[in-house]
Amino acid sequence: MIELLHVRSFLAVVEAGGLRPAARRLGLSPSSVLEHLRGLERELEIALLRRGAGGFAPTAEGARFLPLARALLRTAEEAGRVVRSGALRLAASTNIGVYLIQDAVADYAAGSRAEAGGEVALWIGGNPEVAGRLERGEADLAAMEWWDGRPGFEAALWRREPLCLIAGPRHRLAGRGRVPLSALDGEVLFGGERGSGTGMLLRRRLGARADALRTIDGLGSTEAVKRAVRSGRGLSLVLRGAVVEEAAAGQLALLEIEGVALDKELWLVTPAGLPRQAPAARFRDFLLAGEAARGGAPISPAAGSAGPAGGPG
Amino acid sequence: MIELLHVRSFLAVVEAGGLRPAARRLGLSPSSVLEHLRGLERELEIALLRRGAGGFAPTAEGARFLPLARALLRTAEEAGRVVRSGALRLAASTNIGVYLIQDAVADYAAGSRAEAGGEVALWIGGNPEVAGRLERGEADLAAMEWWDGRPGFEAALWRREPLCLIAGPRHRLAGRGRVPLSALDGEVLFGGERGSGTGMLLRRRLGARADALRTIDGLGSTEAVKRAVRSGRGLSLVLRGAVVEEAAAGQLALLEIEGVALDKELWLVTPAGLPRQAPAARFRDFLLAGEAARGGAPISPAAGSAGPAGGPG
DNA sequence: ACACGTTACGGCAACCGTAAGGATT
DNA sequence: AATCCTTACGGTTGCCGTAACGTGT
Repeated sequence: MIELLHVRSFLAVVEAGGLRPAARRLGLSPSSVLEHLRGLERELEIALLRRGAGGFAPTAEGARFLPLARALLRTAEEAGRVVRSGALRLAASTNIGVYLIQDAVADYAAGSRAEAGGEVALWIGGNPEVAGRLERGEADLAAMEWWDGRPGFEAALWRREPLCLIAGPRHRLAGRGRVPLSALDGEVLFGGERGSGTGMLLRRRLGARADALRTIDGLGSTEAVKRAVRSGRGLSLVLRGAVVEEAAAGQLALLEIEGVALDKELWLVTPAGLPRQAPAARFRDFLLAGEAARGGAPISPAAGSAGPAGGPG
Repeated sequence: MIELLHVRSFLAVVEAGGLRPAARRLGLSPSSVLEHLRGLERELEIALLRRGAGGFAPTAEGARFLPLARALLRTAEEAGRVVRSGALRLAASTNIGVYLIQDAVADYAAGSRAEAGGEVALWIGGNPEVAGRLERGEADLAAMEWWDGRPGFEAALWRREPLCLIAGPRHRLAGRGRVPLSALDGEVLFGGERGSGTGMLLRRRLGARADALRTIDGLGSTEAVKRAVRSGRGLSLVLRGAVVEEAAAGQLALLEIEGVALDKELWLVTPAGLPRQAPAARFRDFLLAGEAARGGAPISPAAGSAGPAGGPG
């Protein structure tokens, strides 16, 4: 097992360019630092530094280890800070963060104003980036559009958010409200954000019939999709919560497909083994309870590391 | 300084639910594991575990530390593997990775086939994600559209890639070739990928005149922008290398703006302190030399952690 | 003379296991 | 009785500084 003490000495030697200046900087003796270097090289079973005239220089292997060493120390140092700071770090997938979760965050902050730990720091990004934040310990709780069930985490079904088929106000299907699946043949369908999984969902629910649609991906954001649809160039499938305002204003027409229930499962993911009183667990339970009270989706705890199968589509 | 040995014991206790099973799993005695826990809590100056009947449970602080602990051990374990594996891990910002760097990678791999370490693993993503990979030691070399000069890394100017104003083949400006800046007033301009920095560059070069343009952001990918421009709905500013094929095929018209030189600086970034013979340094020098031979941009070494100021626009 | 890397040596704390104590189920 | 956490004790190892040696500038 590598020791962070050794790593720190290695880094100091590389950056200071020598044993003695590194020792000065660390407040240690040169012999101790040398011992650390030896220990690290013995542990990794590889030479990290080349002894040259008047100093050290990293070998090719040492150079490759360098950013990893920095990352280790940075994480270790951050640990001390993170453990103490009480704010809940919430990471949300773009659509959720923009359209769905902000009210809940405000409600929670208002409701727990008296208690400690009511602050919530919201970070919004793509679903893969959210997963990365969670895995690196940069977020305590994640609200996501899909979760791949990687070990060490617990996923709970938050809600099933309906997907709406949207059309421009002058589209030929705009006034129909409810249309048969066959009415979509040959229509252009704009895909959602990369990694949002809408395409995968569509294929799973519509089966072979989905092939009759001309899907266009790569538009990036939901806002870009909405703009494209408003201009009449095609249809799209988006979370209902993302278009309620445009629908009310008559800028977008909402359609249902007969006999096909399309909704997207949204997940709340936390590290496994949380105690009940942990801020992340409390906010998660607050969200789940709020959804249950709203008469929403049936709640399955999805304990363990069980989660929905499949990745982004 | 935290010790990874302690972290490993903490994690084992949480996951195994108790001292003895954790000790069994680690091949240690319970007293040793207990000593590790005490050491960790003393180091962090905070209680991580609550002693309950028949086992341990993490406190709120311990729960927050959990994913960080996993990240630490994962990185440490990965270090051993990464240091040994010889493949060069190259991360490239989307446009560079898709349009500009693939030929160079192929040339390098072909040229150094006889030597060891000629393999290059290319990862493509947004500029912020590329920076993250570099910083976490998940890439040895990054080719980027902007670099914020964070410490511990060296940025070298690779080339100045010209930006082209593109229009659809039936756009009113399509045949003009070279237009005055005033001809663009009131035109719709599609922005590039989020974080690509094109918007920032535009504002810096055009100054107040840029405000006369109606810029639309959020289209996501360059491919989406190209499609929008081809349909005649507006103009855009993209790397010339990204549209050479469409220009040759007559699907897009290339325009120049009189008196305004727009080009984007592309950077090669590595961890600071690389030895000359490190794979990352060798491939970087290969790219720089190739650009110099092509009579390209003047090369400034940009030593130290100096880099272009400013972030994404 | 100066700074560097390296080695030798001794004090001290930490690691580790064995064994036993006390509490809970 | 079984299992748990905890403590006490001793062998061994690693950390650390002081001091000295050899080398290159």
